[in-house]
Amino acid sequence: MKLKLKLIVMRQTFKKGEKLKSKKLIEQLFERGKRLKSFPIQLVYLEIDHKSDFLIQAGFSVPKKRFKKAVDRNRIKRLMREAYRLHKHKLPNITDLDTKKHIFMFIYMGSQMENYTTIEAQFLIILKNIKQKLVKNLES
RNA sequence: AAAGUAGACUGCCUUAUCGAUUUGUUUUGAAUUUAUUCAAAUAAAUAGGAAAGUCCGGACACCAGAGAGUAUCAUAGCGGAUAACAUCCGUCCAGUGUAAACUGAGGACAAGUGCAACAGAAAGCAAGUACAGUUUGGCUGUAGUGAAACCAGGUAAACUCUAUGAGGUGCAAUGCUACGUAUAUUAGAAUCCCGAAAGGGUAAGGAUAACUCGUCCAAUUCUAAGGGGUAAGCAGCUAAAGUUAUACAGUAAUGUAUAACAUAGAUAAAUGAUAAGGAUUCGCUUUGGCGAAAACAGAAUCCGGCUUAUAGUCUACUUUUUUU
RNA sequence: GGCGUCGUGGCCGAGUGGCUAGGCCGGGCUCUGCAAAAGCUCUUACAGCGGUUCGAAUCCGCUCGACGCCU
Repeated sequence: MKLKLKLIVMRQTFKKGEKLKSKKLIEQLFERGKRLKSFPIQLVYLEIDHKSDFLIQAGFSVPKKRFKKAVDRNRIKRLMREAYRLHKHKLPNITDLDTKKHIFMFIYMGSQMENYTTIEAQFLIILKNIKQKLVKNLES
């Protein structure tokens, strides 16, 4: 079971089950979740037990106040999802986390469209930071 | 060539790698509830002309308390098209423009009511200035104010009248499954008045968006407070007034017949990312190239329109100027 | 996705088709030795574009913006 899960994580996929969908979980995330910033992206994360087979469920959000047009919101969400998909293997895996489950929500804070390379760069910083924090928590 | 008017069409393409959703296939793997779920492999499909605004019109679904009249709202030359329309086509009239063309809620003020700032004698129940003509009174004409003036005046995107149409709510409709002690529970209001009673009187309570009638309800209805669970799955959900071509009917919108085509179904939201090449446009240029850019914009039950945003190409026509 | 309400100076807020009230804020003046208070005065508006009308904040369309409801 553990081996299989690891294999899935190592592949660069992002399927339905890995997506954060439950309204209840999202509500809890925003109530109790901790925040981590690297402009223009903010990560809200929370350690919680959920029903999915994946260790981490992730969602992506763009505020309607900053981007009025649906086209722009869709594009940013797609870019963020792509960055997550390609680089999530840098996140802590099963051996590090000891099967503690987390939920993530990435929020785009900027008010301007950015291209893929800048978004990817900020994503890498965030992923590095979150990994350090999670590992630290586990040790302490 | 410049300026303009009308109409039609297109809305970047190819390859590679890594993905997403849906559907199908597999002596594939795992789990068990033993025919389902999850995973893997593989094949196919995957955003628009406006998907937008939600402004009109329908389809479809539910409400059998949804019936009748009034009120309300919408439309408004005439004729046609259509499932239907405030849309479209033809045509008359009026207005704008040199013209091609465009715009028009374009019935009725000889039913009634209202309104008209300023100016003006006077904008409705009366009053009457100046000059001229003529036949004294009077009558007729002109002047001045104003958008409109002794006139059967003007105004209906003023009330209104006439004709026609409209029951209400919208896929978060609605049905099924799962969970749940669940028309739960508590509080308030209504179910009339007179009389001891028999009975008599009034036409009352609540619901039906407003009013009247009608209908329905009788321990029921309404209002407020308030506990728990899920915020889940399936159906509705995409083949339909469908698109294209040809022929015929018609001035046309459109209709009929035949043939071909299979063409999105997500649910914190699939339709994407990267690289290379090509085509297009723009700028620079030593005419070899180099650099930059993809306009407006993202399906959410589905159709027919309208409106708004917007890159480019082509065709026809009008006016002006120049050349032959 | 669907349904509905609203838009008047910097802020609040009246307004029958006929010059857009009033208050607060701000500037200036008077008063005062200087201020406050009081008084006088000035500046800045009908969300935008069309239509009806002699004339629209008002009537009718379209567009833009803000807000609310549904399960």
